[in-house]
Amino acid sequence: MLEKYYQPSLVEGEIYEKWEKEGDFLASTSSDEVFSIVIPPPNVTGTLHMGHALNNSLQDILVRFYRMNGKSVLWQPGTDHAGIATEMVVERELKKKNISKKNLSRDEFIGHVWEWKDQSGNQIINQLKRLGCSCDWSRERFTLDEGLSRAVRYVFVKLFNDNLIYKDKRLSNWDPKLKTTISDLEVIQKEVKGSLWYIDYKIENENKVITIATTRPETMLGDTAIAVHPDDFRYKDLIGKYAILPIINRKIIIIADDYAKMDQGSGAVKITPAHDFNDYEIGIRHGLDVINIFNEHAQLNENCPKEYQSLDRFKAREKIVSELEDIGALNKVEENIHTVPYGDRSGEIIEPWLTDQWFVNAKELSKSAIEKVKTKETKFIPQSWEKTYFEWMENIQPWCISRQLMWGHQIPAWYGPDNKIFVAENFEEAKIKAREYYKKDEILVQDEDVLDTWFSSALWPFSTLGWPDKTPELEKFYPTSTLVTGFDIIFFWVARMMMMGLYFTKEIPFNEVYVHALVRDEKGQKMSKSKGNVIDPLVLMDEFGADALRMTLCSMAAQGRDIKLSKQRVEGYRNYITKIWNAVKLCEMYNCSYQDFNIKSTVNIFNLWILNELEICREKTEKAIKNYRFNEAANELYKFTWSVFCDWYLEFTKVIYMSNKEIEVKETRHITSLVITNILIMLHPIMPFFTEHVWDKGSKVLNKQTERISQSTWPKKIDFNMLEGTKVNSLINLISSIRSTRSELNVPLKSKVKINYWNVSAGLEKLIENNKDILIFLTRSESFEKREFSKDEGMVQVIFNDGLIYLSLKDIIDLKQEKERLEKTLKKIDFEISKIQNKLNNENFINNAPEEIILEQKERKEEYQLSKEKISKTIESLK
RNA sequence: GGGCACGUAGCUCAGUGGUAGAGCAUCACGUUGACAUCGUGGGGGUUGUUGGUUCGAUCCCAACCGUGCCCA
Repeated sequence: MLEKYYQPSLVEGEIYEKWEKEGDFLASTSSDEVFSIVIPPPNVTGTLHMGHALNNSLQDILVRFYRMNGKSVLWQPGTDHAGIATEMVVERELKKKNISKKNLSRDEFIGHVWEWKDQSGNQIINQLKRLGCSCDWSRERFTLDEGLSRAVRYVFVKLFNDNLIYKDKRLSNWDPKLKTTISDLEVIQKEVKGSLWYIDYKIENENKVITIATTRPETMLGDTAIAVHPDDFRYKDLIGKYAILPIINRKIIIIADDYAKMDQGSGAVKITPAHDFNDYEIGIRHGLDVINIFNEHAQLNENCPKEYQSLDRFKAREKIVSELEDIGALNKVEENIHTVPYGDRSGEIIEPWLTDQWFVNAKELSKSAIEKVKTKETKFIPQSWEKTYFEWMENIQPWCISRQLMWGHQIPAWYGPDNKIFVAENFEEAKIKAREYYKKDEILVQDEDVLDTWFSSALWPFSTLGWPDKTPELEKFYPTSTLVTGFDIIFFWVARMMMMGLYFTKEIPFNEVYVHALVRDEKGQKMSKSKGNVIDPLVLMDEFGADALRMTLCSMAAQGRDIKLSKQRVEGYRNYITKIWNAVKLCEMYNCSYQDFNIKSTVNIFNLWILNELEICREKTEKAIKNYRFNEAANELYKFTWSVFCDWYLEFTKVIYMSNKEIEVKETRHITSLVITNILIMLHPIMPFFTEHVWDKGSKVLNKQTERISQSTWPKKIDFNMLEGTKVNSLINLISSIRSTRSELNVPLKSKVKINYWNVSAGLEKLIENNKDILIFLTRSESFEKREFSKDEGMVQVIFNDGLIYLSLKDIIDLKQEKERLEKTLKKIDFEISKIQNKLNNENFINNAPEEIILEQKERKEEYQLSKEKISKTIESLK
């Protein structure tokens, strides 16, 4: 027997352990049809947030669905090492113990990181298990595993040898807090309120000034030119002349470049090639000097006047502005809104800084990555995300891959005494190369930097399968079927996996990319810790169970729209679970079970009907999941179980069980068992824990073919003869109409009412006579007889088209009230009729609309006409 | 500034070239042997605005207004 309520917290852990122990999630190779997914590796420092919960719920639904459909399924799990994030976390931990990273050697620090990872790095994995994710954990990988690291080194060397990786001195985004470069994608542009300073630069040998406008006056120490627009008449004469930098009195040239916008500021703009990306380009165009004025802390360096050296960039700004003011070079200051780059990890203002870094020639790699999406070899779902992908790919910049960190894949490049670079997969090979070059052994020093974490993540779909070795797993599961991800990492990850996958395996890494929504709070705001509007999935799971959360996310995962999550929604699906729970309890009470039954022999119309409804639900659900229409799948199942199976079918069966028709009772027990079993199986991908629990506890009533539902097969099409089953819909209509009339007339539920029918079609009459008990039971009436209308009995007409249905309501109903009710209905009907009539009167409609539409409208009109006549007649009789 | 979404019931959202739906909320009635984490029934909509295509537009197209996101 089942308990009163389903209590997820008491059973989920145990169920998951069982699945793992039994090996239910191990990659199977039994079928030639394959379905494989690699998990977007969560950050090893991370904890489960709503985005993960959605992303992984959807993957789990797909994986469980295809597993139940007999495919060879692999869900490849793992985590990435998250260079910057992890290094920050561990640094913070060490600080608590009064250990400073500065005092540690590289090996010592990395030792601490591994220690930390072993202790708390698996938090997110355990949380994914709580969510029910059916990954093959025996294959769990980490981007710093030996195997994956080997892949990284191999890729680096190969790309270097193919001239697709190079070392270059160029501007990159420098994070002065973390003391490392970061890629363009890790920089967030924010609008801030600042000032626009207008500064007068004297023109050389003339008694004139040129006024430039800048948001960063401190960088003037590194100015090497002033740019004006070539068409700007105000400055035409000055082009080619020199201006004098105030304070340091250095000569800089005035150049013409259409980068200068005539209508912005003063139209003249200072050019600092070492500290601005646009200026850097201009510097190259015009052959300007590049003067670096910052050190790694973004303090002014030795290229600046003594009194400025070692001053922080913002302190320097204040000093410069005040000095300009003193010497009268500050023309004016305006308030100004402009964008400032911030590091997404550190939150620090990023400094474009000139350093030696390693770059990937992404432009070259992007070509086939674009091509494969253009030709739909890899499909985006929804398709509209292609645009985002193309937009970025087509404007792709060199990818800066070196990071000045310790945690990560150290760059496999060694330097000789003369700084000659030897790139090799390991030290031994580098030594061999160096020996060939120097003709003797020289001391080699490895590059201190590590690679961007995304560099290793980009290899994830194949490195996790054992590449560069030709493993059976790679053979079987690559290219993967689907990548499930949020749109925010299309650039970070999808694009880079495409590039690397195509270059190294000559194949697309995945056939489809399903891009799901972002989860927001109930007001539609992005969840963030600083806003304090984070809804913690773990808290929701504690309160309502993992399944309720999964069902909620699934039902809201409509394509192309963000999810606004509220607790109430989750509560609603918890109630849904309770509903099924109670349905199973009812089935237990009626001793439902399934043994040796031939479905084709089913005769009872309600049984035929529910089989048909089940079949419709199965088809729709299946199609929805295959098309990534998760919300439709969830809603079909919800509607079928609650509004069809529970609300109607189970109610019908109560009456069948009350009867003495032994054969039909038996049949009903079988069919009920079959349907509830199929419901559970179809719900299993979405609600794995609950369904598994019921599978175990409700064994008696179910048609179990496997010990665990996780191993069961998805329902097949059922072969039966539906024909008679359609009649049930008329009965439902009839019952609803009667209930509605009762309710509208405020007939108390307890008062047993006599129901009369007259002049109904022969088919309906037979149906009524055959199912009188059911009609009486479900309308809470006393009798259901064939009798003519009688005013004396206080008969009231039910709004129903096929024949006349009356309720005898003598002494219960006020006739005046009844007349008003009917008149109100009549008005509605008249309105509908006139609408349809207008349509039918329209010649253009008759001439152009398809025949079946015209016919449909005519039929509708006739139906309304019929109701109208009947109701009018009754109103007449009430006068 | 460029681009992409979105605007449907009080709220959150589905949906379709021909009768606009769900959940929650709300109102009325109800504890009848599965279920009050519930049941039955009701009310609630000029589908953002204005044009266009069409016999017919909530759906397709254009403009506008509003909201959000991405890129510069």
